[in-house]
Order: sequence, then C-alpha cells, then structure tokens
Amino acid sequence: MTASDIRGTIVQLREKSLLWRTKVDFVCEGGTLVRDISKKKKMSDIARLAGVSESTVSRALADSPLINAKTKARIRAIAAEQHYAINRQAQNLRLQSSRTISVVIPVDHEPRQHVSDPFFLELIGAIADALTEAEYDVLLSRVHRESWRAKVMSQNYVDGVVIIGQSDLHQDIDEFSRQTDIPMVVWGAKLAGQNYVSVGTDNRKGGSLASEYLLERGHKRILFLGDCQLPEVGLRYQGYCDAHEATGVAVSADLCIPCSFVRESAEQAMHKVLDTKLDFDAIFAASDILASEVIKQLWATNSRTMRSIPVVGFDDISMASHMAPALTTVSQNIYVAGASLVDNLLRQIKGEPVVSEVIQPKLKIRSSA
Amino acid sequence: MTASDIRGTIVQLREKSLLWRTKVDFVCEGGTLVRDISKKKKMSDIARLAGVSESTVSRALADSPLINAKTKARIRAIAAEQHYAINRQAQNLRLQSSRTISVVIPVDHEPRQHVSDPFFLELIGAIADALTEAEYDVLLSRVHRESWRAKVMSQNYVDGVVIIGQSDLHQDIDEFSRQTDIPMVVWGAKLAGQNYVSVGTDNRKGGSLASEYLLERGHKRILFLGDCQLPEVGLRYQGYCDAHEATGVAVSADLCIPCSFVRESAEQAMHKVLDTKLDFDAIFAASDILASEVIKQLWATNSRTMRSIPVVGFDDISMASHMAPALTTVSQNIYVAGASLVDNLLRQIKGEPVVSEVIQPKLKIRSSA
DNA sequence: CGTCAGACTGCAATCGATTGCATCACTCAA
DNA sequence: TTGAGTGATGCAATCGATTGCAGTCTGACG
Repeated sequence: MTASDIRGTIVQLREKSLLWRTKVDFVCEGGTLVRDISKKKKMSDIARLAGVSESTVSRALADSPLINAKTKARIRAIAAEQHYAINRQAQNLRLQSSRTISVVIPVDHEPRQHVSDPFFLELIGAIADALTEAEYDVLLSRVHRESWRAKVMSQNYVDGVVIIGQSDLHQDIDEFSRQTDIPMVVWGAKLAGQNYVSVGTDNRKGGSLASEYLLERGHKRILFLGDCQLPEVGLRYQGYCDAHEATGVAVSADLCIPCSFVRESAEQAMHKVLDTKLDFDAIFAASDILASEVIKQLWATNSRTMRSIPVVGFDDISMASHMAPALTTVSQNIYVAGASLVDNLLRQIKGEPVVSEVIQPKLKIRSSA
Repeated sequence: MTASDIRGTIVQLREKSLLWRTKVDFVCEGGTLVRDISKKKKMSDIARLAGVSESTVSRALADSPLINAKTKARIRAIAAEQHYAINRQAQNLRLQSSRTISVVIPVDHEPRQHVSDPFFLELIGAIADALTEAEYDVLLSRVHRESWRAKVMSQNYVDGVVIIGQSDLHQDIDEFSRQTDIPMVVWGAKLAGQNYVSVGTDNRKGGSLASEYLLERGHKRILFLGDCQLPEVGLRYQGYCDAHEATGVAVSADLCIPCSFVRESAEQAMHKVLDTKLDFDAIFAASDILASEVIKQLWATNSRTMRSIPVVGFDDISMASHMAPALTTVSQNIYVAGASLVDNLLRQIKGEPVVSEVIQPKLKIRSSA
C-alpha cells in the first residue's frame, strides 16, 4: 500500500465523516517508515515538544521580547526541525487581517472570452510584483459581469480589492463602492462624480498625443478604431477631437469606426472599411492589439499604398516594441501603473485619505508611423 | 469630518490598540446618516436580528434540511438585506479546507525580471479559468528561487499547489515533494525518477516536429536557439537531434546557440551569430518570444537572404498567429494545458492516484517558415 | 390524558492561533 | 523574615464559523 493509496483511503473515510478526529501518523512498509503523513503540526505540538505553553511558542515565533533568548532559540529550532508553519487561517482570524489583496478581472461570459488582452495580463503581473514586494498575497479572481459583486462579497476577508478595468461596469462599481468599506481601487478613467478611487492613464491626453502626431505629419483623414461607449475609449476619442480642433482639421464622423477590444472585432471592422473603400490616410487604434490586427489587414491587401499607411496604437504592451515593424503607440507605463494602483490601495488600507490618480501617457514613436 | 477621515482615525486608534473592541456604527454629518461604517456583520448579528440562534443561521445559509422552510427563507432574506457574507477565514478554519489553490511562479530576482513571458501569463489565465470553473480561488505567488519553499510552506492552508515551470528547480521541487503532502502539480517535462507529478508537452516530440519540418524542406544547417541546461529545452534539442538522425543529416554542435528565455538574450545571441557569419539556413528557437526576436534581428540586417530564412518557434502564444508574418510554431495548447493541470490537481485532492501527463504538441505551419 | 415520534432549534465544543492579565521564581533591600 | 521588584511563563478568553447531541414543542394515537 503506497502513501498515495493511504491518503486516498483517508480522504474517503473523511468524506463519510468516519475520520474527523482520527490520527494517522505514518505509513510503514515491511516495518520501515515510508512516509510521515501525520496531520499538519499545530502550535500545541511544538509546545509539547518544547515543554512550554502555546503562548510561549506563539511569542517565540513572533520574536516577542518577553521570551528568554535561550528559550526562544530552542523553540525556533524545534519548529524548524518539525517543518512547522503557522496556520495562516487561524492567525488571520485572530488578527483580523489577512495580508491578502483580491485582484478582480471582470470578463464577459462569452464562450472563449478569456483573460486575453496582453495589456491586462501584463498589468496583473505588475500588480503581483508590487504586492509581493509589500508582502501581500494576491487572490486572483476572474468574475463574470453579473456575479462579480457576490464574488467580492464572499471574499470579505481580504484587506483590499483591485478591479482591473472599469469597462462598462462603471455604474455597478460606483454603487458597490457606496455600500462597502473594503479599500478598493479601480484601473481606469477618472469619471465625473465617481465615488470609487481610480488610477489610470489620462486617456484624453493620450488620444490627443497620438492624433496630433499624425496630424502634424500632414494626415487629414485619420481613422479612429474603438468602442466609444467605453469610458476609456470615449476619452481617447475626445482627445482625437481635441487634436483636430487644435490643428484646425475638421473631424468627420464616418472615420470613427466602432470596434470592441477583441481582435476579431478589429478584423471585421477593417474588412468593412477596406470593402467600402472608405478614404483615409492614417489609423489610430484604441489598443495595441487592435493596431496589430490593423497592420496585419493592411498588409494582407498587398497594396503598396495600404501598407504604407501609418498606424498608431495605445497601451505599449511589450509586444509593441518587438513587432516588425515596431508599433508607434501611446505608452501607459505598465509597471508604473501597477505600482501606483498598489500604492494607492495600501494607503487606503493604512487609513490615509486618497484620491483618484491620473498617469501621464507618452507617445512612443516607432517605425509603424 | 468625512467618512474617510473617520476611517483613518479608527485605523490609528486600532494601531494603538485602543479600539480593539469598540463599535462604531455610523457616521453622521449634521444629524443625517452619511455612511454606515459598522463592523462587518457576523453571523451572531443576523441571528439576533432574526431572533434565532447562530446554529440556525448557519444551517439556514447552508441550506440544511433540518431548518423549517419558512424560517430559512426569513433568515436568508435578512442576511441578504444586511449584505451579510460568511467570513471565509472562520469557515475555512472550522471546515479545514479553503477551496483555494496556490499558483506559484518562480522568478529570478534580477532587477526587472518580471512575470514577462506571455506563455506563462496565458497559462496563468488558463489555470485561473479552470480553477474558477471548479469554484476554487486562486492565490498567485511570485516567488524567488531561494525562498519559494518558505513561501509555499507559509501558505499551508491551501488545498493544493500549481508550480509553473520547473525550470532549473527540478531538484528542489523533487526534494520538497518528498517532504510534504500538499497536493501539487508542476508544469514541465516529465523527468526520469521524479517524485512529483508533472503535466507538460512532449518537448522531445515537439522539437522533432519542428526540425523534421525544416529538414524535409531541404534545410541542412538549422540553428537551435535555447538553453539546453533547462530540462524542457534540453528535450527540445534532443528532438532536434532525433529528427536529424531520422533524415540522415549530421548535427553540428556549433549550431546549438545557448540563450535563456529572456528576449535580450536572444538579441545578443543573434548579434553574435550574425557577426561571426555563422553559416545556417533555418532557425528553430526554443520559444515564440525568442523566435520573434530572431525575426526582428534578421529583418534588421536588411539582407534579402537573411529575411527569407525560415524561423520556427515553440509555444504558440496568441501573438504567434497574429504577427506579420505569422509565426510557424510548435503548439502547446494553452487551454488544454491549464485544464489538464487543474484536473490533475483536483484528482489528487480527491485522493485519487494520479500520474504525470504528457500532452501531444502540434506543428502550426504559418508564413514564417 | 399519557406517551411517543418527528420536526425544529439551541447549547456548547471545536478549528488553531494571539494576548491581557495573573502567576511564579528569584533577587535584593529593609 | 518579609515585601517589593523584575523577568519569564502560563491561563483563559477570543476571533467567527460548524455540528453532534440534547432539548422543546407539536400533533397523533391508543
């Protein structure tokens, strides 16, 4: 009988509630100890081994000055030897804090709509970095549009929540933030009258940077690709309009092509644009993923004119600088973004007053435009 | 005084231990209730409101048949109205289970070595998907090579652990797996005599698929780019050798170019290759990221010959199919991978015996080769 | 009217840690 | 000898839930 078999048996017995309190300490095979499958060590076990009380063990491990140095050393040695680790659930329950932050990613529940946008993936990485740095654990939750509040509520033990992308949830998030007192920060645009705290790029400025650049180089019919219903994208389009106004070029409505953040959507949009022979001389796409698809479609035309049309993206995902040709784009510095989000949240947790933050975008000029 | 100020004050008092048990129920401003900042509701609060005992509330919320239907409905209504959610820490402590899985990502602690490889990011997404599906929470931990064991030990309350990438930690993981009984699964190659359970692509097969393809098209001097010290890469190179042997082409050692998984490393390697005018007519890179960098460098030469050299990658990250030109690569289906990892782990948790799994790779032929 | 089954509900122990306060041993001065 | 003072340790309550067992209440049946 192998250790794995035994563990199986134990689990089965547990399920039938026959093994609630049984102790199984080791597995022997032909008389020799094969593997120690004892229950996890508790603080009381260490206390017994050290011949002291639980309180003393607790204090020793917490490095309390109350405990005699020698005793402390002895207890710690025993704990290490026994591979003992404090039960965080119990500790957190007692201490009423978990040093855990929930990172929430709202997704549609369309069949294969996964966390796919590299920008968000990279942002998650950056947030995880910053939180690890601050010694917080990261609880990652992908939640559906409809059920996210229930999910967040059920994770009520966390110290704070980061919501990645307000997207079309603005109303919902705003309402939620009024009902709860969990420290919370949202990646996205700062909208008028919002109750929650957000950290995000100045989308309007970003939009205007990209458009200005193209306008300055003499382009007059710049295609804008994106879903202006979404707060972030709407602002980018406003920036596009700002730039046109500043340079005295009229905005023509037919150049604003609706398109979600999904790559397939850009593909369809571009097909339609190319089929209808819409007249344009440059393209500003609301994200790098969209921009990369745009370039792909332009190249697919095999037309010299099309291939030379300048394209500007938004996000500056790491792929952008490594595409061939590299993509000109509006950079939201992802590591700065992650760090700001975390910093803001930690300040809230400490009880400091915080306000929404706006990060300055930068235009990265590369060969695509 | 705003609600936020008050919260700040409360936190400060708590820090001084002056507010350990104080109750603050609401904030008023000029006599009107501004915001309810009462302590989180406990089960006993609901019990009091409903005029029943805690036991009854607990059972009602757990939908126990012991409770009268009317009572149950009433209690649930009150709980919903009060925005009550069960404290998971306490529940887990009592139930001795957490429905939480720790996903561990070992990283070097070089300055900016973040979770960067898109393959891992996408894999994390896939794992999170599968775990969410199974109603598990995901605890994401980036850990340093040296300290990962301590970290995993400290998360001893989780139901299982997924380690992303055995990389050069094979020995370490193996040893760890002998000491603990936490269900655990590792993404990576199945190595001889390993004690832990792994799930991963058949790297050798993958390497041979890619090489065969190039050899069949008449290429005889195929550059292999990757760090053969790493188990996964070593196997890919073995596959490369297999294919050569099968087609009767001699493997020449100077074509195996050492290179880590970091993009910069590929850049340097390619510079050296191009500078030394090494003779080669095709390239097989150990990952898509490396392959994309290779292509970039080949294009940078501005030489017609170089630009037409076929390149094959490994991973099939989503970017691969969307590059222009699209990248030919060995596909490790990321969603299948994530699902298999999770499935394997959940079986372990249920106590079923499991074995390491090997997933069949597929060659995706696209325009880059 | 007594009794008993059956349907609910409550009491109290428990999960594994932390911590205010009490206690104990010991030293030293009065 | 006694009392104060100090340093180290233990006792027991506590965090917020779950659950075995015991208790209460109702109605039915003899």
